[in-house]
Amino acid sequence: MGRTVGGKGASERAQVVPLLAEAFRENGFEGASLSVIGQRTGLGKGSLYHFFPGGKEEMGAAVLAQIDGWFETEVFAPLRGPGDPRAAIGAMRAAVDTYFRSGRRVCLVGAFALDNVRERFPGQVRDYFAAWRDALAATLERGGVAAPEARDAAEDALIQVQGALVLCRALDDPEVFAAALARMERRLLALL
Amino acid sequence: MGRTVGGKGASERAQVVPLLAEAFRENGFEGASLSVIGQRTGLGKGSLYHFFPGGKEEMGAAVLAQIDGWFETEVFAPLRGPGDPRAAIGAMRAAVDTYFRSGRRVCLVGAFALDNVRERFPGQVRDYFAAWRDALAATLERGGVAAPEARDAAEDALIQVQGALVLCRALDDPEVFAAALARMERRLLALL
DNA sequence: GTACAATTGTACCAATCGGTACAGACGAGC
DNA sequence: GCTCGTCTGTACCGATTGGTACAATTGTAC
Repeated sequence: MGRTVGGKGASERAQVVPLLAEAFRENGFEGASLSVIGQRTGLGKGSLYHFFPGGKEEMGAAVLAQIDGWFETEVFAPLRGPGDPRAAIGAMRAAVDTYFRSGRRVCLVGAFALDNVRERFPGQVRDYFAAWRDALAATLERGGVAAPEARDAAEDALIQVQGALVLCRALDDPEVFAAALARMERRLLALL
Repeated sequence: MGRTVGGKGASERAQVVPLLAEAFRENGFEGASLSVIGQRTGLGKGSLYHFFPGGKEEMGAAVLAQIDGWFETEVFAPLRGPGDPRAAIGAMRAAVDTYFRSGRRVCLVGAFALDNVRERFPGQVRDYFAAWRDALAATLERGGVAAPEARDAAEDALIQVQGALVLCRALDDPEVFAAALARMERRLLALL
């Protein structure tokens, strides 16, 4: 066991998860059948069920966990961390823009929230947004904003991101996402 | 033909569409199988395919058309119409709050936009949001706002609604939707 | 090179998918 | 009361679904 380097064994669980995420993003949870997952990941059912004995359910949970992990280290932690609030907000905006590929990529957690898939991963969906909101609120408080206002503004920022992703896709206009991110940053900075 | 009143014939196409909408809302397009549609509408496959020979595709299109029709008469037209802009915006906020049941109901068009189902109804999804945005922008222009700013503010308002629906469901907190609607109205009125 | 565990392809399963066919029940108009 | 078009339940279709079982392959440690 341990790290199997090179050869076919190169496909470790951790390397498969991002491919799974993309499959879910592009087809939804229900729409991502095992056959499309197989194509997208290049793995057969044998390997898939070897890495994820729990089937699609476990795949979905693993994807959500990976997304949450990425945001935790790349977005949430810097927000909480002891840096300049204004810089932290700028960094968040940049990270979000990169992650969502300027609106061309969908937020899987948001999509799960709208779908009834939410009921399968209630905790993970809720925690993702709650953690983001609280981290951003902490940044604002660090910048001198009162707690209730900070919380409200943080919620507003998340709404801006999620709504922009919806509208951006619906109108098929990347400009919408860029404008929304700019608006979000401007409003947050205006509080500091 | 014509209106068949009473009896089993009471189930006209128009009466079925809202039930279909609810089935799609609660399960997504792919998740709403013919069996759950049958349960939700109380109609068997025979009736379903009698009213919608095109199958699920036609059902989806009919639902989107009905939603668009409702918003056209209840929201878009009043926004365009010759009334007081401030009153029109207040009416829009009230209509939206009612329609989405204070956030407990999902926007099907938004859900379709995130899902890949969007590719099946590209025009209808796009037109719904474009019509809303343009109608709201017209209201603002009527109130003296310059065209580019009006368009931006209108987009911001739609983003607020869609984002709030996502976050409201994810956090399972109706308060989020109410706060977002209030914020939206306040920002729009501040421009007039 | 042999042994052993990690990995993988394939065959198979019952259940369900969306869709079709069609016979019969039903109502309204005469 | 007969007829005709509307409406509906049921049986059935091939395809695909998520999932299981298992034998074969693979890479590696010894």
